[in-house]
Amino acid sequence: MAERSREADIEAVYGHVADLTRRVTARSRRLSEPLTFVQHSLVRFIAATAGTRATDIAAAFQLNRSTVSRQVNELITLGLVRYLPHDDDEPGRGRVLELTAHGRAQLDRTAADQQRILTHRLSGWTDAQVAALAATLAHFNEGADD
Amino acid sequence: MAERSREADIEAVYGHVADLTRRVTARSRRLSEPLTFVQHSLVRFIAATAGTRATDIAAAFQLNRSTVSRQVNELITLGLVRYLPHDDDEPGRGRVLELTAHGRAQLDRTAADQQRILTHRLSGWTDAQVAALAATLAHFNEGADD
DNA sequence: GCCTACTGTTGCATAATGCAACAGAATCGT
DNA sequence: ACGATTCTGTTGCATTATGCAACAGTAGGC
Repeated sequence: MAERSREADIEAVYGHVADLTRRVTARSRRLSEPLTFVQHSLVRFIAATAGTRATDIAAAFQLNRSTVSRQVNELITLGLVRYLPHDDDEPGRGRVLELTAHGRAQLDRTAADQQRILTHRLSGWTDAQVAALAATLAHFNEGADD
Repeated sequence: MAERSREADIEAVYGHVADLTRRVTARSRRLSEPLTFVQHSLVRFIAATAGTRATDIAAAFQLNRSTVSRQVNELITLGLVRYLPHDDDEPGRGRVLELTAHGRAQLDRTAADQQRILTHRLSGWTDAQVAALAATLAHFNEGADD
């Protein structure tokens, strides 16, 4: 009995995750100001992870290096990120990326927009429910390297 | 204090949702057998919603009618769905879609694959945790028409 | 110093999507 | 009953995001 309930829950989880993915993807197509979903993701990752190289992003996002190469160069063209000058003392290959001041400003603006939208979406939720949502999603995302 | 914790939780929710969306999207590019993510979504919706027309799918998925038109026609070409014969007694415009037996079989197969993958992913979770995940995602998806 | 491996780039390609215009048909108003 | 309106689905043209394969440059290992 409990086992069948678990199966039903897992099936429901899949459906909800698919619906959520589709909705977020659809919304990201409509709302691409000031950063698109992809741009925001990269900029956020670079901001949060010191010493990021393009190949690190590719690994983290499960994207091809060519995809990230193009996306990073677009961010550079937009003035949002830059390659750090190569530090000869630094071991390893690859060039380290960092946000520019402009990139930081755009990230803050997009993040503020997203925060406002989500705050409104969750306005009927209690603090405990929001905390539970955050914790459950964090747990679900843990170690999720397919 | 509690208010600031709520803000931090909301910010975390956004990050987790973005990570989840990206990972599901990346995985859907890798795993497109027997149905792609898009195909699976449409077939699942048609199976679950009697009387579905292409325009209903467009509304539910927040896609352009042209996109759904092409996708539906591809499913028809693959023998997964078909238009019902037009019922003259039926009011309203548009043509109703239904799954073929082949479509039902492919849906069942993809659903079984997804169920197995997700069951494995959640193997370390208790029944209560899985139920909470399903309930929390359902709650989050409710009324989420951006 | 040469070979290997890593990183990033580029040409060519696919998938998914949207806009605008169009065509056909159902619905509505007179 | 007929014309106008509206809805639905299609199609041409386009963009965005992505991957594969091959390549070039360079760091690291032996």
